[in-house]
Amino acid sequence: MVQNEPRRRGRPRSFDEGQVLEKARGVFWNLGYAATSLDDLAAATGLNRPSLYAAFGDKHALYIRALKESRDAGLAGMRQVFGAELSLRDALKMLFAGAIAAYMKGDIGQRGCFIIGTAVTQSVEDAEARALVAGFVSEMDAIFLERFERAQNELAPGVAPAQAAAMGTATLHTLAIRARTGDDHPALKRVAAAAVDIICGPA
Amino acid sequence: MVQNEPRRRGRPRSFDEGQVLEKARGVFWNLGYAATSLDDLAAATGLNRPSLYAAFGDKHALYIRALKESRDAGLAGMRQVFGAELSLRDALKMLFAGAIAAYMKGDIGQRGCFIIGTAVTQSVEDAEARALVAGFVSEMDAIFLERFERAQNELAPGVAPAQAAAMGTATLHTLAIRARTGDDHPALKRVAAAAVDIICGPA
DNA sequence: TGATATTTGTACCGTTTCGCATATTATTGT
DNA sequence: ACAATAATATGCGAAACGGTACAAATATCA
Repeated sequence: MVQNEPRRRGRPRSFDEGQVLEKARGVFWNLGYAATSLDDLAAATGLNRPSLYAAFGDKHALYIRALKESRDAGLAGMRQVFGAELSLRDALKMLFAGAIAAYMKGDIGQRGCFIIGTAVTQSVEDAEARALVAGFVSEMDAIFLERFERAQNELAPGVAPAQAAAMGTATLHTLAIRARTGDDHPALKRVAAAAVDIICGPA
Repeated sequence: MVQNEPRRRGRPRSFDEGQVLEKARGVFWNLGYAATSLDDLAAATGLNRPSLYAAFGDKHALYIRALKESRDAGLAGMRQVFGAELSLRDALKMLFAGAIAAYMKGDIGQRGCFIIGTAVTQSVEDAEARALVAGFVSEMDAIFLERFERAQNELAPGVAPAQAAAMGTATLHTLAIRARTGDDHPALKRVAAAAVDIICGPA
């Protein structure tokens, strides 16, 4: 049910905010924050700079908003996979396969995870980006931990849930890096399979 | 023994190339490639732009050269630790402790790994940076693999060398990310300890 | 001492950057 | 129809950008 807002007063917008945000994110995703100019964003979205400003504030606010959307989508995807009735092994396989699929997409070429691939670089000087990445990572840890605690009997012998959670997050990190730097699909699948086998024990 | 080059013809340089490279790398490390300006580099090194240009070529060449130096140093460090006569568990502990120490250093604040923290972002548009990171990662894989094959009996039961190598590299990646985004020393040590226990079995 | 070679410092070029001021267009309310 | 409101389009301006030309400085070679 879409909220049918009583039409606003002046000239109506000629764009959809969500679509613009997605296109802007695509540019940031390819180039990183610093290398992206407002002209790049205007060209990609079809908006001119004043419209971008009016809708989102400045370049930095737009970037942070795109990051937040990616964070929410990523964490929601994790929670969905771990909420399904699957064996731990199958859940991990599905989670990593989904991550790989997302990391391999891209108009220009494969580009990994938007957050890991661009916001980590920003994190030394940009406190807002740093806090966002840190929160993203610790949420990932928490989601893995909760799932592993729920299925301790499916963990490889001698593997504690907290240890497995650290490796789960580490696997997503290395996949994000490897996808952005050119690893092909089979190579990424091998990494994911190694993680699954180490966490759950040999198949 | 320093090669005592027969004095070159013209006016002698007023700087040491290695020191300049190190200071330039420090700027790139904090800001990333795109956000670093030639003025930043000139200010940090004490050289003016024409001297930088004459000595290293353009900004990109200087960045790539700094990356290569970090890559060589990092891989050499790994080979050194794995060349020492240590148990696998102790070698891994030492390796991760050394990585954490390097990742926590920084004039401004902790900033992770120079290569992972800055060149991954560049990797979509910059083929040279991408190839360098990819080579760095696959060398890490190979070094881990060689060490694990050499000590299969020290691996946790059911863990294959190739799987352990993927997790070793993944651990360095997640440590690099977490250090750059603010994790404190104890948190990083917990991640490293989890990796060691999973690879070698519980202590 | 004078010619040659190399580095350094200043100053500049053309472009791109972000951000905004202003005018125009499109819609609603009366 | 006309005022009020909001979004769009044009284009400006000051600063920063990467990169270089050129002259001054400092060394060696003959």
